[in-house]
Amino acid sequence: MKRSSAEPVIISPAFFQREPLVCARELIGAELVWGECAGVIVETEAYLAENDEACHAFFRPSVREFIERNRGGAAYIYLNYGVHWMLNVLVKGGSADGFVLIRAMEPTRGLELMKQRRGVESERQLCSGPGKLTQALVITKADDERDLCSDPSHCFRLGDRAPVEVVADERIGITRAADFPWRFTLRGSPFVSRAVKRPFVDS
DNA sequence: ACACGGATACTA
DNA sequence: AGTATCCGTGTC
Repeated sequence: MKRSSAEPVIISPAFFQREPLVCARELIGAELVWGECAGVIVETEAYLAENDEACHAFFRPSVREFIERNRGGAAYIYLNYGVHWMLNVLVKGGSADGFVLIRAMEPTRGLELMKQRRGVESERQLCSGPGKLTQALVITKADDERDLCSDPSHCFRLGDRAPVEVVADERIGITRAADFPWRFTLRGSPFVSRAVKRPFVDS
């Protein structure tokens, strides 16, 4: 994707009509805007709708139906361990459908608001995990199926900065297909949920 | 190390 | 209805 424009531009549906792994990698360094708050995405994971046992679509008919009725760029949100909301983006229309789980970001705007919601002062603890991120941004089931490509206050944006260095690693916390290196992090970022274990590739 | 806690999809 | 499972966080 081009990053040549002078000002940050909302990521369009075409971005999410490619392979989930490409989308997950290219969202690293992108900005996530949510109301008054925003941050730079530093950690994502890719999940494939087919042949990926860690993806909800593998076992849940309701998620396969979600994929059917939504376009790429729609938010898929679910409750994990009965405690935390998880923010995913639907990727659809390329060679394979799937999701990108947004796992962590470096906060840039609305810091005080996020500190209040999280109940912590440390900036690196505000959004350094998928559950922390949704708590800081107040993302809930009410945002499920939200179109993240049309509303300027709930979207992803790409700036014109130089390409970032991305490290791939194994996905976190899953029991099946756990060895796929489909977790992507911004190299050296202190805002990730966990340190990288086995760096797989760089870009 | 462990408690916390709800949606989803099975079984019957 | 009951049961197994689940992409986490905070505190012990």
